[in-house]
Amino acid sequence: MLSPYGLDLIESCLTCKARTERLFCDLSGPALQAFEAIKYATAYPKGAVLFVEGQAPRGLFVLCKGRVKLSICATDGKTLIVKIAEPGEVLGLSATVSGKPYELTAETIDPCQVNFVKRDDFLRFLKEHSDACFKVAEQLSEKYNNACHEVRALGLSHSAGEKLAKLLLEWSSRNGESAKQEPRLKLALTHEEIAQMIGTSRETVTRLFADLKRRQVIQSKGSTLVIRNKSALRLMASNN
Amino acid sequence: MLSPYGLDLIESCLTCKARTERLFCDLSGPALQAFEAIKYATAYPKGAVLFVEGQAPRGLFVLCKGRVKLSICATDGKTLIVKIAEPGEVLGLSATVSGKPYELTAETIDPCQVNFVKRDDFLRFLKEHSDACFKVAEQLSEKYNNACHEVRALGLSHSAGEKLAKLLLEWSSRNGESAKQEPRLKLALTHEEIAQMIGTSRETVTRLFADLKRRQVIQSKGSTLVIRNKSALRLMASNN
DNA sequence: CTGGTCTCGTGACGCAGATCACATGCGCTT
DNA sequence: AAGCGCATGTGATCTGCGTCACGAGACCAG
Repeated sequence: MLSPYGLDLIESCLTCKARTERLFCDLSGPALQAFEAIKYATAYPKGAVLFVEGQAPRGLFVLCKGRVKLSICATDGKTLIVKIAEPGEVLGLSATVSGKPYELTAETIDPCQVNFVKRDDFLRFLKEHSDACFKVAEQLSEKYNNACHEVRALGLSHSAGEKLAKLLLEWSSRNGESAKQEPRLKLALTHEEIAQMIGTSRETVTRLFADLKRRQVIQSKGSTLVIRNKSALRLMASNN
Repeated sequence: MLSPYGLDLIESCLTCKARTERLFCDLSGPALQAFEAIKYATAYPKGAVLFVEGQAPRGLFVLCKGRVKLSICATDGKTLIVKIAEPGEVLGLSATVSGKPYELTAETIDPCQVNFVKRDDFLRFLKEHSDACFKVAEQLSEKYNNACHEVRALGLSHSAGEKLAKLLLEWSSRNGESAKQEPRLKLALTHEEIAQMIGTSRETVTRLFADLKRRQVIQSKGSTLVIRNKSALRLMASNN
């Protein structure tokens, strides 16, 4: 088949190998069939906008491949990146359920494969499949949980350094291996974007990184970042 | 009947007059019956703690009367008030659904009547009543929405003045009448608490209020606050 | 009336970090 | 090679506001 944007498309949810490990996608047989019937498999290039903050909800987007940047922005153009969504996540779910405008803006940062479901179709689907409805509730709880963490990080931090340390720890716990002593992670974001994630300025991020390198807490080769001293980071994150 | 803490208790959900106007409580007949059977009507004095951030979820709390302060707190004791919950709200819902620890701490600030439902009972209830399950999803969307607003207010504001203006506008739009020119609102919170709501210090709040009064934007008599110049507030809130 | 606790009001000081303004380096294309 | 665009370093300056310190008014108990 065709591979737009260099993607190796997952053709059907029914045969998707990753399905069972993805919270939302792991539906019961009948629900899965019904979902398959109402979803539209789509592909986007890097930099595409799935939806914009404030738009009326057209429906939801299940991310199958690639990463999506979720952000909110102020009238003056200042942007806060809330999260980088990974495959398996459902985007625009809350707006689709409540009917209120999308709270965030979603923009692809890789070529992405996405399953789109129209709002009407999805609501009907929920009425008919109560097990899916429960999955939605779980998924929303998850999102709410994330938002609470975001609030805590933003609202209760004393310094930019603290927020950066928290971010690095979160990244390392997500894709850093638990056993390995020195987690290394691919840094696919620019200083500017990191700044937008922790609500500070680009220069501050640059200075903080320089400081961390000088103090041997981290080390970077190209776009790979190695955390040499995790406990130092933890100290920075917990305290002031 | 007895009236602990001076409360005029609502005896049963089946006869509750306020039920239909409360999003979550407005259940279908069978669901309502089932809910009635698993809930425990309880009452708390002012200052009681319903649950604490980090606790494993025992269940959820439907607030029938009184107000509850929802907050998160840092290890150093600094706290951020996320919201003052009003009657009709469901507290601890997300934790109860997901099984993860409570994200917030809930403390009554009035004498309160509360319906408590044990987690196991509630999950069973959800499996059997898919309409209630959908209501839960709606409720969670609502909460997520609120959290997003909180994130925006905290993360995208340039100054403490901006955040205070946003807070006052939100309050006036909530219980200020739409038609009346000069919304007045009961200020039941101390400067300290307001500071904790916008993530700043008490002194700053005091100074900001002094400033607003000097500039005739607001006016206060006792605990009543009158907004004289809403557009000035909006300017402060939108800009920098 | 007196002493304790709580909230509010205000001055003084210091610092984290936003902002501005460049310099540098790295990878493109043409 | 040369030139352009983007990400990164780094210094200088300026300011919002956190923190400390203290005084005053309100309320309650004894």
